[in-house]
Amino acid sequence: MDNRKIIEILERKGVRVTSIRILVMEALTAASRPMSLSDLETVLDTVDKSSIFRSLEAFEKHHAVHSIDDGTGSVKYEVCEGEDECTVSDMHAHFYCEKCHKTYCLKEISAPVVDLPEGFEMNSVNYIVKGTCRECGRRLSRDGLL
Amino acid sequence: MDNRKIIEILERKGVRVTSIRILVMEALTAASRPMSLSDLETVLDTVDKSSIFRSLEAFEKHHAVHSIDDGTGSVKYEVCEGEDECTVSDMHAHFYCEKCHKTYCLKEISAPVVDLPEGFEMNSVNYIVKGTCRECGRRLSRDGLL
DNA sequence: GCTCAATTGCAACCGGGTTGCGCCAGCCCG
DNA sequence: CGGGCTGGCGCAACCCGGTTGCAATTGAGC
Repeated sequence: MDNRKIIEILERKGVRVTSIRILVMEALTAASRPMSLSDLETVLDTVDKSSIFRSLEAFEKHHAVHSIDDGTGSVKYEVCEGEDECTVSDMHAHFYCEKCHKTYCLKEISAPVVDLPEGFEMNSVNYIVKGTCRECGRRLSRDGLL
Repeated sequence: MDNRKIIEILERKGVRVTSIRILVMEALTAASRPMSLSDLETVLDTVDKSSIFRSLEAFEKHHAVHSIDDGTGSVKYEVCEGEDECTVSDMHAHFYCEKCHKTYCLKEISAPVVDLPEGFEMNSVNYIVKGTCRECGRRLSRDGLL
Protein backbone atom coordinates (compact mmCIF):
# COMPACT_ATOMS: atom_id res chain seq x y z
CA MET A 1 0.00 0.00 0.00
CA ASP A 2 1.22 3.40 -0.94
CA ASN A 3 1.78 5.68 2.01
CA ARG A 4 1.36 8.71 -0.19
CA LYS A 5 -2.32 8.03 -0.60
CA ILE A 6 -2.82 7.59 3.14
CA ILE A 7 -0.95 10.78 3.94
CA GLU A 8 -2.92 12.61 1.30
CA ILE A 9 -6.22 11.50 2.84
CA LEU A 10 -5.15 12.67 6.29
CA GLU A 11 -3.93 16.01 5.02
CA ARG A 12 -7.06 16.62 3.00
CA LYS A 13 -9.18 16.05 6.12
CA GLY A 14 -6.97 18.34 8.16
CA VAL A 15 -5.65 15.65 10.47
CA ARG A 16 -2.11 16.08 11.64
CA VAL A 17 0.01 13.34 10.11
CA THR A 18 2.03 11.08 12.38
CA SER A 19 3.55 7.65 11.91
CA ILE A 20 0.96 6.01 14.13
CA ARG A 21 -1.92 7.68 12.35
CA ILE A 22 -0.59 6.53 9.02
CA LEU A 23 -0.55 2.98 10.32
CA VAL A 24 -4.09 3.20 11.67
CA MET A 25 -5.52 4.79 8.56
CA GLU A 26 -3.66 2.31 6.41
CA ALA A 27 -5.18 -0.59 8.32
CA LEU A 28 -8.62 0.93 8.02
CA THR A 29 -8.43 1.50 4.29
CA ALA A 30 -6.90 -1.93 3.72
CA ALA A 31 -9.77 -3.64 5.53
CA SER A 32 -12.80 -4.28 3.39
CA ARG A 33 -15.01 -4.11 6.43
CA PRO A 34 -15.58 -1.83 9.42
CA MET A 35 -13.00 -2.50 12.13
CA SER A 36 -13.26 -2.31 15.87
CA LEU A 37 -10.65 -0.95 18.24
CA SER A 38 -9.58 -4.47 19.17
CA ASP A 39 -9.47 -5.52 15.52
CA LEU A 40 -7.01 -2.73 14.95
CA GLU A 41 -5.15 -3.66 18.09
CA THR A 42 -4.45 -7.15 16.79
CA VAL A 43 -3.48 -5.93 13.33
CA LEU A 44 -1.21 -3.23 14.73
CA ASP A 45 0.23 -5.17 17.64
CA THR A 46 3.12 -2.78 18.13
CA VAL A 47 0.80 0.15 18.78
CA ASP A 48 -0.84 0.81 22.13
CA LYS A 49 -4.61 0.68 22.12
CA SER A 50 -4.93 4.11 23.66
CA SER A 51 -2.95 5.52 20.77
CA ILE A 52 -5.19 3.78 18.28
CA PHE A 53 -8.19 5.04 20.23
CA ARG A 54 -6.96 8.60 20.13
CA SER A 55 -6.10 8.37 16.48
CA LEU A 56 -9.64 7.23 15.72
CA GLU A 57 -10.94 10.03 17.90
CA ALA A 58 -8.97 12.53 15.85
CA PHE A 59 -10.08 10.95 12.57
CA GLU A 60 -13.70 11.04 13.59
CA LYS A 61 -13.54 14.65 14.68
CA HIS A 62 -12.23 15.57 11.26
CA HIS A 63 -14.75 13.35 9.48
CA ALA A 64 -12.05 11.12 8.10
CA VAL A 65 -13.77 8.07 9.57
CA HIS A 66 -17.14 7.46 11.13
CA SER A 67 -18.20 4.97 13.75
CA ILE A 68 -21.05 2.54 13.65
CA ASP A 69 -22.55 0.57 16.46
CA ASP A 70 -23.67 -2.84 15.27
CA GLY A 71 -24.95 -3.86 18.66
CA THR A 72 -22.12 -6.26 19.36
CA GLY A 73 -20.79 -4.09 22.13
CA SER A 74 -17.77 -2.95 20.18
CA VAL A 75 -17.90 0.11 18.00
CA LYS A 76 -16.67 -0.27 14.44
CA TYR A 77 -14.92 2.35 12.35
CA GLU A 78 -14.81 2.81 8.63
CA VAL A 79 -13.25 5.37 6.33
CA CYS A 80 -15.58 8.05 5.10
CA GLU A 81 -16.19 7.89 1.39
CA GLY A 82 -16.95 11.47 0.51
CA GLU A 83 -14.29 14.06 -0.10
CA ASP A 84 -15.66 16.39 2.52
CA GLU A 85 -18.50 15.66 4.94
CA CYS A 86 -19.90 12.20 5.49
CA THR A 87 -22.90 12.88 7.68
CA VAL A 88 -25.21 11.61 4.98
CA SER A 89 -23.09 8.80 3.73
CA ASP A 90 -22.87 7.22 7.15
CA MET A 91 -26.56 6.54 6.89
CA HIS A 92 -26.16 3.34 4.95
CA ALA A 93 -27.21 -0.02 6.27
CA HIS A 94 -24.94 -2.54 7.91
CA PHE A 95 -25.18 -6.27 8.21
CA TYR A 96 -23.94 -8.25 11.16
CA CYS A 97 -23.39 -11.97 10.66
CA GLU A 98 -24.30 -13.86 13.77
CA LYS A 99 -22.30 -16.86 12.60
CA CYS A 100 -18.90 -15.42 11.75
CA HIS A 101 -19.38 -12.20 13.72
CA LYS A 102 -18.32 -9.99 10.87
CA THR A 103 -19.93 -6.66 10.17
CA TYR A 104 -20.57 -5.85 6.53
CA CYS A 105 -21.05 -2.43 5.12
CA LEU A 106 -23.98 -2.36 2.72
CA LYS A 107 -22.87 0.81 1.01
CA GLU A 108 -25.33 0.45 -1.81
CA ILE A 109 -28.25 0.27 0.62
CA SER A 110 -28.96 3.57 2.27
CA ALA A 111 -30.71 3.41 5.61
CA PRO A 112 -34.45 3.88 5.24
CA VAL A 113 -35.92 6.96 6.81
CA VAL A 114 -39.25 6.84 8.60
CA ASP A 115 -41.69 9.55 9.56
CA LEU A 116 -41.31 10.39 13.20
CA PRO A 117 -44.10 11.47 15.55
CA GLU A 118 -44.61 15.19 15.63
CA GLY A 119 -41.98 17.06 17.59
CA PHE A 120 -39.23 14.48 17.19
CA GLU A 121 -36.14 15.71 15.35
CA MET A 122 -33.93 13.22 13.56
CA ASN A 123 -30.19 13.63 13.65
CA SER A 124 -28.90 10.30 12.46
CA VAL A 125 -30.06 6.80 11.78
CA ASN A 126 -28.62 3.44 12.65
CA TYR A 127 -29.88 0.54 10.62
CA ILE A 128 -28.47 -2.89 11.40
CA VAL A 129 -29.63 -6.14 9.94
CA LYS A 130 -28.55 -9.28 11.72
CA GLY A 131 -28.50 -12.73 10.28
CA THR A 132 -26.29 -15.06 8.24
CA CYS A 133 -23.93 -13.78 5.59
CA ARG A 134 -23.39 -15.30 2.17
CA GLU A 135 -20.22 -17.17 3.04
CA CYS A 136 -21.60 -18.62 6.24
CA GLY A 137 -24.80 -19.59 4.42
CA ARG A 138 -22.76 -21.38 1.75
CA ARG A 139 -20.56 -23.04 4.29
CA LEU A 140 -23.48 -24.26 6.35
CA SER A 141 -25.36 -25.66 3.37
CA ARG A 142 -22.21 -27.30 2.05
CA ASP A 143 -21.71 -28.98 5.42
CA GLY A 144 -25.31 -30.10 5.39
CA LEU A 145 -26.12 -28.04 8.44
CA LEU A 146 -28.85 -26.06 6.81
CA MET B 1 -50.07 -1.84 40.70
CA ASP B 2 -51.81 -5.14 41.04
CA ASN B 3 -49.47 -8.06 41.62
CA ARG B 4 -52.03 -10.43 40.18
CA LYS B 5 -51.50 -9.03 36.72
CA ILE B 6 -47.75 -9.32 36.99
CA ILE B 7 -47.92 -12.88 38.23
CA GLU B 8 -50.35 -13.74 35.50
CA ILE B 9 -47.98 -12.44 32.84
CA LEU B 10 -45.10 -14.47 34.21
CA GLU B 11 -47.15 -17.63 34.45
CA ARG B 12 -48.54 -17.23 30.96
CA LYS B 13 -45.01 -16.97 29.59
CA GLY B 14 -43.90 -20.00 31.58
CA VAL B 15 -41.49 -18.13 33.83
CA ARG B 16 -41.22 -19.43 37.34
CA VAL B 17 -42.65 -16.82 39.69
CA THR B 18 -40.50 -15.46 42.50
CA SER B 19 -40.71 -12.33 44.60
CA ILE B 20 -37.72 -10.78 42.84
CA ARG B 21 -39.09 -11.52 39.41
CA ILE B 22 -42.37 -9.93 40.34
CA LEU B 23 -40.51 -6.80 41.36
CA VAL B 24 -38.51 -6.70 38.14
CA MET B 25 -41.49 -7.32 35.90
CA GLU B 26 -43.50 -4.77 37.83
CA ALA B 27 -40.83 -2.13 37.32
CA LEU B 28 -40.66 -2.93 33.63
CA THR B 29 -44.38 -2.73 33.06
CA ALA B 30 -44.65 0.43 35.15
CA ALA B 31 -41.99 2.18 33.06
CA SER B 32 -43.31 3.80 29.92
CA ARG B 33 -39.97 3.35 28.27
CA PRO B 34 -37.35 0.62 27.75
CA MET B 35 -35.19 0.24 30.84
CA SER B 36 -31.56 -0.69 31.20
CA LEU B 37 -30.07 -2.94 33.83
CA SER B 38 -28.80 0.03 35.76
CA ASP B 39 -32.14 1.81 35.47
CA LEU B 40 -33.70 -1.18 37.16
CA GLU B 41 -30.88 -1.28 39.67
CA THR B 42 -31.68 2.21 40.86
CA VAL B 43 -35.42 1.61 40.95
CA LEU B 44 -35.01 -1.65 42.81
CA ASP B 45 -32.17 -0.68 45.07
CA THR B 46 -32.73 -3.57 47.44
CA VAL B 47 -32.15 -6.14 44.72
CA ASP B 48 -28.73 -7.23 43.60
CA LYS B 49 -27.90 -6.43 40.00
CA SER B 50 -26.96 -10.00 39.21
CA SER B 51 -30.42 -11.08 40.32
CA ILE B 52 -32.00 -8.48 38.08
CA PHE B 53 -29.74 -9.58 35.29
CA ARG B 54 -30.71 -13.21 35.68
CA SER B 55 -34.36 -12.34 35.93
CA LEU B 56 -34.13 -10.46 32.66
CA GLU B 57 -32.27 -13.39 31.17
CA ALA B 58 -35.09 -15.69 32.20
CA PHE B 59 -37.72 -13.29 30.90
CA GLU B 60 -35.99 -12.96 27.59
CA LYS B 61 -35.62 -16.71 27.16
CA HIS B 62 -39.36 -17.07 27.65
CA HIS B 63 -40.13 -14.11 25.37
CA ALA B 64 -41.64 -12.14 28.21
CA VAL B 65 -39.31 -9.24 27.44
CA HIS B 66 -37.00 -8.39 24.57
CA SER B 67 -33.82 -6.39 24.53
CA ILE B 68 -32.88 -3.53 22.29
CA ASP B 69 -29.53 -1.97 21.74
CA ASP B 70 -29.83 1.76 21.20
CA GLY B 71 -26.14 2.25 20.77
CA THR B 72 -25.63 3.91 24.14
CA GLY B 73 -23.63 1.01 25.45
CA SER B 74 -26.34 -0.21 27.77
CA VAL B 75 -28.94 -2.67 26.60
CA LYS B 76 -32.56 -1.76 27.24
CA TYR B 77 -35.40 -4.14 28.00
CA GLU B 78 -39.08 -3.82 27.39
CA VAL B 79 -42.07 -6.05 27.94
CA CYS B 80 -43.24 -7.96 24.91
CA GLU B 81 -46.65 -6.91 23.75
CA GLY B 82 -47.96 -10.03 22.11
CA GLU B 83 -49.56 -12.85 23.99
CA ASP B 84 -47.16 -15.41 22.61
CA GLU B 85 -44.10 -14.74 20.48
CA CYS B 86 -42.66 -11.31 19.95
CA THR B 87 -40.08 -11.95 17.25
CA VAL B 88 -41.95 -9.72 14.84
CA SER B 89 -43.11 -7.13 17.30
CA ASP B 90 -39.56 -6.37 18.44
CA MET B 91 -38.89 -5.06 14.98
CA HIS B 92 -40.30 -1.65 15.67
CA ALA B 93 -38.23 1.49 15.57
CA HIS B 94 -36.68 3.19 18.56
CA PHE B 95 -35.74 6.76 19.15
CA TYR B 96 -32.83 7.85 21.26
CA CYS B 97 -32.83 11.45 22.47
CA GLU B 98 -29.31 12.79 22.52
CA LYS B 99 -30.36 15.59 24.87
CA CYS B 100 -32.14 13.78 27.70
CA HIS B 101 -30.67 10.35 26.94
CA LYS B 102 -34.00 8.62 26.99
CA THR B 103 -34.89 5.84 24.64
CA TYR B 104 -38.39 5.90 23.21
CA CYS B 105 -40.22 2.99 21.80
CA LEU B 106 -41.93 3.91 18.55
CA LYS B 107 -44.34 1.01 18.69
CA GLU B 108 -46.49 2.36 15.89
CA ILE B 109 -43.51 2.52 13.54
CA SER B 110 -42.32 -0.89 12.46
CA ALA B 111 -38.72 -1.13 11.38
CA PRO B 112 -38.36 -0.87 7.63
CA VAL B 113 -37.05 -3.93 5.85
CA VAL B 114 -34.61 -3.63 2.98
CA ASP B 115 -33.62 -6.04 0.24
CA LEU B 116 -30.33 -7.65 1.08
CA PRO B 117 -27.67 -8.69 -1.41
CA GLU B 118 -28.12 -12.22 -2.65
CA GLY B 119 -27.09 -14.88 -0.15
CA PHE B 120 -27.64 -12.77 2.95
CA GLU B 121 -30.27 -14.08 5.35
CA MET B 122 -32.04 -11.68 7.68
CA ASN B 123 -32.80 -12.70 11.21
CA SER B 124 -33.66 -9.45 12.92
CA VAL B 125 -33.47 -5.74 12.39
CA ASN B 126 -32.36 -2.93 14.63
CA TYR B 127 -33.56 0.50 13.65
CA ILE B 128 -32.53 3.40 15.86
CA VAL B 129 -33.17 7.02 15.14
CA LYS B 130 -31.15 9.51 17.13
CA GLY B 131 -31.99 13.12 17.64
CA THR B 132 -34.03 15.40 19.88
CA CYS B 133 -37.30 14.30 21.43
CA ARG B 134 -40.46 16.35 21.66
CA GLU B 135 -39.98 17.47 25.24
CA CYS B 136 -36.37 18.46 24.77
CA GLY B 137 -37.29 20.28 21.57
CA ARG B 138 -39.99 22.20 23.43
CA ARG B 139 -37.74 22.91 26.35
CA LEU B 140 -34.93 24.15 24.14
CA SER B 141 -37.18 26.42 22.09
CA ARG B 142 -38.88 27.73 25.23
CA ASP B 143 -35.46 28.60 26.65
CA GLY B 144 -34.54 30.26 23.40
CA LEU B 145 -31.76 27.79 22.76
CA LEU B 146 -33.05 26.63 19.44
C1' DG C 1 19.24 23.34 17.21
C1' DC C 2 15.63 24.96 20.51
C1' DT C 3 11.03 25.42 22.41
C1' DC C 4 6.53 24.33 23.12
C1' DA C 5 2.50 21.97 21.98
C1' DA C 6 0.80 17.67 20.44
C1' DT C 7 1.25 12.76 20.45
C1' DT C 8 2.39 8.41 22.45
C1' DG C 9 2.90 4.44 25.82
C1' DC C 10 1.88 2.81 30.08
C1' DA C 11 -0.90 1.79 33.68
C1' DA C 12 -4.74 2.46 35.91
C1' DC C 13 -9.52 3.19 35.96
C1' DC C 14 -14.61 2.92 34.75
C1' DG C 15 -19.02 0.90 33.92
C1' DG C 16 -21.91 -2.50 31.93
C1' DG C 17 -22.25 -7.08 31.75
C1' DT C 18 -21.28 -11.85 33.42
C1' DT C 19 -20.03 -15.76 36.40
C1' DG C 20 -18.56 -18.90 40.42
C1' DC C 21 -19.99 -20.14 44.59
C1' DG C 22 -22.12 -20.76 48.92
C1' DC C 23 -26.52 -20.10 51.03
C1' DC C 24 -31.41 -20.14 51.25
C1' DA C 25 -36.35 -21.03 49.82
C1' DG C 26 -39.64 -23.85 47.98
C1' DC C 27 -41.17 -28.22 46.57
C1' DC C 28 -41.65 -33.17 46.06
C1' DC C 29 -41.55 -37.44 48.16
C1' DG C 30 -41.56 -40.67 51.73
C1' DC D 1 -42.89 -33.80 59.70
C1' DG D 2 -38.15 -34.46 57.75
C1' DG D 3 -34.75 -34.95 54.19
C1' DG D 4 -33.07 -34.01 49.86
C1' DC D 5 -33.11 -31.79 45.62
C1' DT D 6 -33.70 -28.04 42.43
C1' DG D 7 -33.56 -23.49 41.42
C1' DG D 8 -33.09 -18.62 42.82
C1' DC D 9 -30.47 -15.21 45.31
C1' DG D 10 -26.58 -12.19 47.08
C1' DC D 11 -21.94 -11.33 47.15
C1' DA D 12 -17.74 -10.72 45.25
C1' DA D 13 -14.89 -11.17 41.76
C1' DC D 14 -13.97 -11.02 37.04
C1' DC D 15 -14.08 -9.69 31.92
C1' DC D 16 -13.76 -6.56 28.27
C1' DG D 17 -14.24 -2.40 25.64
C1' DG D 18 -13.58 2.08 26.29
C1' DT D 19 -11.32 6.09 28.55
C1' DT D 20 -8.02 9.00 31.15
C1' DG D 21 -3.81 10.90 33.90
C1' DC D 22 0.68 11.36 33.50
C1' DA D 23 5.33 11.30 32.18
C1' DA D 24 8.28 10.66 28.20
C1' DT D 25 8.80 11.47 23.38
C1' DT D 26 8.07 13.54 19.02
C1' DG D 27 7.89 17.00 15.69
C1' DA D 28 6.53 21.63 13.68
C1' DG D 29 7.77 26.17 13.63
C1' DC D 30 11.12 29.39 14.57
